[in-house]
Amino acid sequence: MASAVTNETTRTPVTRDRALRAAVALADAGGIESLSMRKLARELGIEAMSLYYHVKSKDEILDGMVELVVGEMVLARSDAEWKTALRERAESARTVLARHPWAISLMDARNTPASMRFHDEMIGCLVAGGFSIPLAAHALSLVDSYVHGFALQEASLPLDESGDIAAATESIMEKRDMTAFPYLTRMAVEHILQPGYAYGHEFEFGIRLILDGLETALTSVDL
Amino acid sequence: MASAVTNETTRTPVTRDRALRAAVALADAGGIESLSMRKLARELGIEAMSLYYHVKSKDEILDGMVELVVGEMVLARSDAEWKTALRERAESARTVLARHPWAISLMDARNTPASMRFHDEMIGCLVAGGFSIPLAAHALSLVDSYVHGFALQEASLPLDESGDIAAATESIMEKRDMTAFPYLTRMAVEHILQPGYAYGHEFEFGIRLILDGLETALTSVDL
DNA sequence: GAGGTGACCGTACGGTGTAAGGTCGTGCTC
DNA sequence: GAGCACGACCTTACACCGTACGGTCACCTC
Repeated sequence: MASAVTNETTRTPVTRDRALRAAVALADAGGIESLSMRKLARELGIEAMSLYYHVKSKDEILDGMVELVVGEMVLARSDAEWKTALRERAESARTVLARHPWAISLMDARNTPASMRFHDEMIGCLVAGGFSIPLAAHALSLVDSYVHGFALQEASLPLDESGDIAAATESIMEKRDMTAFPYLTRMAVEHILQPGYAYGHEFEFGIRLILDGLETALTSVDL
Repeated sequence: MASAVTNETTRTPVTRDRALRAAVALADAGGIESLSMRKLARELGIEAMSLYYHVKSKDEILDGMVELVVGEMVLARSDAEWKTALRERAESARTVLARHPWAISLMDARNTPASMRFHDEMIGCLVAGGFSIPLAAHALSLVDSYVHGFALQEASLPLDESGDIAAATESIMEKRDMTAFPYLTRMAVEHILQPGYAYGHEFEFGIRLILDGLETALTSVDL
């Protein structure tokens, strides 16, 4: 479905939902700082001020965008084992946040209904799995911190347009004097620049370590 | 000296460093979005455009601010045990980022000399402790993701001015219909609203779990 | 027709980063 | 002392931002 303008007669009417989706698309394409009311309006074929008919403020748009993004994440299935559920949830969150990097800082700063549901469901699953409330709080804080932090790092990787980390890493290393950083150099050469390397692999390692650690904490002592 | 006109108060001359420190102070006080060239200039007693004598662009200011913030963090002591060094580094980073919450997203997106030093030193310490390069990469990614993610969550806690999490939590719960989120409610009542609760405690749990997990990974198998 | 309403638009204000060029005291050279 | 370079700062201007306030106009119901 092409967007933009069209003929004088027809224009699919703007709705709040359509505006929010367009906003997400704009932010995906150009980063959150490139999302302005005027650009969003242009995308929808209307004028800037007309957006305020559908929405109270830009802030409300940001809230709605977070809501959409959180909605893309799978909820923890409370019928599954806690470890499976937690892993699925974490991986889903990471994938979604990689798609919408601008949402990472936003979603922590705003708790919308969807994100509260997202948390509530997870706690339920943990409690069903034998977690005490304090241990569930620890687990939630730990996993979410890791996932969001990882997404943040992943989002700001030195990628060129092709998504190739190797080329971008090399170009950075050429620009700076690397002799001052021997270990970073080693890590780049021996690890990152190796064929088949992908930063995503680090996530697998981290989330497994965390889940195993939580299992130990669960089975050993009751906190 | 310089009698005549203007103010009797002689203005200490602006330097790049003084400008950067003022910028950090402004961001600390009002968040990064409240930092503008004009406000910064006013703070320094000059006009906006005069800043461009000391600095090439606002972006360069942001870089310099990150540099200052990273400079506040303690480096990993390479003479210490890796676990101690890693813990100290993580705790220091968390403390500093709590002081400068606006820096969290910035520092991931910009790698300045100071942040590269910060990483290089840590890798050196890990390697000295017996880590392979790939395992060191895993460890670094894991710990930094956790620390930054935690800082992000901590920064957007619902605190009122007094820093009291209980009052703020209660006010949120009053505003929404909490019957839809039974587990969140339980967690609030049984955990967060308990006397003596502080979100910082969650960090202790997480970082220990991670460090213990890394130790296991180090001693068990060579990755 | 009258009136209401839903969807949209025009104008304006105070804010933003910064390009381009101007000013003015100080210190150096001759 | 005259001339001048230069460091530090300023003025103006532009394009963009969010949004307060009010206007327009097709359509529906009575």
